[in-house]
This record gives sequence, structure tokens and C-alpha cells, in this order.
Amino acid sequence: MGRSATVAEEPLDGTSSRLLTEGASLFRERGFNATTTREISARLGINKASLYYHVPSKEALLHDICVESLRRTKLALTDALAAQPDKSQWITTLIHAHTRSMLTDLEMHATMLFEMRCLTGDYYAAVKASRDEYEALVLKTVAAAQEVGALRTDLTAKQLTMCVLNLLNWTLSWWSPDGDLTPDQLADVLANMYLNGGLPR
Amino acid sequence: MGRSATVAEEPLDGTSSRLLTEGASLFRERGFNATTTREISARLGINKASLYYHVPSKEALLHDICVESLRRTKLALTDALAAQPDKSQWITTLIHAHTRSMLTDLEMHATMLFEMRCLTGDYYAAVKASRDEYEALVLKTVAAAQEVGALRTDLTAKQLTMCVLNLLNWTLSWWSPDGDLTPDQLADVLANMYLNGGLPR
DNA sequence: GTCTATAAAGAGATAGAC
DNA sequence: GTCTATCTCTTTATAGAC
Repeated sequence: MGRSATVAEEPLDGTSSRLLTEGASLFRERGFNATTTREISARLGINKASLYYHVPSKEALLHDICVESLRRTKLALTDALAAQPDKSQWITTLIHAHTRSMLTDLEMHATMLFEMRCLTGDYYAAVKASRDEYEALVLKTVAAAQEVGALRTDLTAKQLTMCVLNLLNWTLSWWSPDGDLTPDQLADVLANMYLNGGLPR
Repeated sequence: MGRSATVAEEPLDGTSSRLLTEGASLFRERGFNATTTREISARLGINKASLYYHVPSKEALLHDICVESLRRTKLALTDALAAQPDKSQWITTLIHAHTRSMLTDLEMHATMLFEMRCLTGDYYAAVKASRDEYEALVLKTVAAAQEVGALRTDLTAKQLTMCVLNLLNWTLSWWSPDGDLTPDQLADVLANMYLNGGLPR
């Protein structure tokens, strides 16, 4: 398996940057609507009013987290595919890249998946469009694997994409770094089951 | 495939009963914390204060919805398994029963899956325990299928359970009755992929 | 079983000093 | 870039009449 560089970015030490990671942590833990601006500012060790120097509203913060989550997810996938010229390996590459990225920046990605629906208007539209782009990228990858004979063709690319996203995304609802599966071990199981299925050989 | 009776219950016409379904509808649409008691009472066509004759708090309502969701889900699975003596068919039976139940009472089950974490204290503990019971039932079913040689044994029952729940549960985040897959068509695709995998024959 | 009226608390956000 | 102080709005829930 190509160990493409995990997209773990700059340390995020400035207050504005910490706002993204601490906000994501709270939004994941308590939910966007249940998280108060008081809690966020307490985490950062600043006054509640000081938040509004860095971000115009709580909703804008959620938007920024979702945008960053999707930027990293897309980058992780495109980098991994670019490093893997053998398209017959693309599904395995996809499953590992997606899983590793999701579990590396767990709070940010879980916030995107589970809280993006709290966004409204243009904030929602922008995130939805970015997420649709990512899912189109997955669909393209699946179709490419079908074309080189690495995936069955009696199901549509859309159905195969639906199955792989189902299999991958629910993981964020229960996975914990304290559990018994590392991201790569988990990705191995998921890729194995997705490709080979559960029937005995 | 055994068409076990879908667990669609009494019409729920009393105000107390409508509270469960209308509450679930709103909690799914807007999220528990973003839904106000005003919106709930408006849906029922009664005064905001009248809610508290039927239920002691908004949180108690969420609890009741989750409990009912899990009661129906368990019943759907145990009924379906009881009607299928051939254990080699139990995984297909499980996937169909789970999918059909989830998509029949979509709003109630989606509320349980995505909003139960908003519960606190004893309310949370009770729902968590019930959900753990259901997942233990799925694990037992998977293990039984392994024992009769209907599922591979180079992965653990726990891993196989994790995969099937991943595959099934995320569906509630995107499925709509207006889409192009009926519950049974979707279950066919999911069962096919779970058992056979994505590799070409 | 539903209503009017209201209490009591907590929310997001802003003004303006430093 | 952070603070104190505060505004304004909305929230869940209750009291008590009918």
C-alpha cells in the first residue's frame, strides 16, 4: 500500500487557527447547536467577546471547519491516487486514504459529516458543493477501477460508490484512538470486506 | 427472501402518539437542539404549554422516540430471524429486516441514530443500553452465520458486525423515498455487496 | 386536555475602552 | 488582540384558569 503523506497540516498555534481545531473538538463532542460561544472562548482561554475579532459568527466558524475538512479530504485522495499509477489498486488506495485522513483529523471531519446540516443559506451551499465535488471524485475513482476490470460491472458505479461511502463514513460515529484498531488496521479490514465480501472462499 | 411483516405500528392518531412521530420528524429535519417546543406544538396544532401535559420535557420526548425506535428495530430483526430457519440465510435476512425497518420509520430511526447523543444522564444510559442490546443481537446473528459456514471466519464476528453496521447505518443520512431505490432494492444491493464484495467474478 | 400569561435563564452578538 | 459591560432575543418550562 502506498503510504501517501497524511494531510496533517501546520501545528495551528495562532488563536485563529486554534479556533478551528478547538471549535471542531467542541462541535463534535456536544454538537454545534449545544455548543456555546462561552465554551469555545473558555477552551481558548480568551474572553467570549474576543471570538468575534477572529470570526464573524458561530455559524461562520462551522463553515470554516467544514471547508477545511473537505479541502484536506480531497487533497488526501488526489495525492494518494497520483502516487499510485496502477489503477487496479485504486479502490484500496481510496479506502486507505479516506480512512487515514478521516481518523487523523477526526474532530474536524466528524463535525463536517454530522454538523454541516446546521449551516444555512450560502454557508450551507458552499459546503454542500464542496462535498458533492469530493463524492464525484470518489465516483470517478470507482468508475476508473471498473474500466480496468478491478471492480464488478453488474452494479453501477453509483451503487458501488454509495456502498463504499456507507462503509467508510459511519466509522466516524464510533471510532476512537483508544479502541483496538489503528486507522491502517481498520482500513485493511474495510478494504478486504469491500473487495472480497463476507462469504467464505 | 422472506417478507417478514414490516413493523409499522398503530396509526398513532392520539395527540400523545402523534407527538412521537411529529417530534421525530422535526428532530430529524432540524436536529434536536435546534428544534423548539414552539415548532413541535405548531405541528400538532396545539399551544406550546399543552405539550407539557403529554411529556415532561423536550429531552424526555427524545428519549421516548429513541426507545420506540429501538423497540421496533429489535422486533423487526427477531421476527425476521424467527421466520427463517435456514441460518445460512441469516445475513441476508438481517440486512433486509434492518433496512426495511429503518426506512419504514425513517424519521424515528434517524433521530435515534443521530440525536441520541443529545440525551444526558439516565435518559442517555437507558437508550445506550438498548442500542447495545441490539448490536449484541446483530453480533450473535453474525456469529451464527459463521458457525454454519455462511460467513468467512478469518475475520472476527466483531469485525464483520462493524462492517455490516457501517454499511447499513449511514444510509439514514442520505436515503429518501423520492430517490431511485426502494428499501428492498437497496437492501438487495447492500446484501449483495456485503456477501460477494466488489471484485469481478 | 388545552388555554393565557409569565417567569427565569441562557443564548449570540456588539460597543467601546485599553 | 483582548477586555468589561450590556443589549436584545429566544429558550424551556410553570402557574393557574377554563
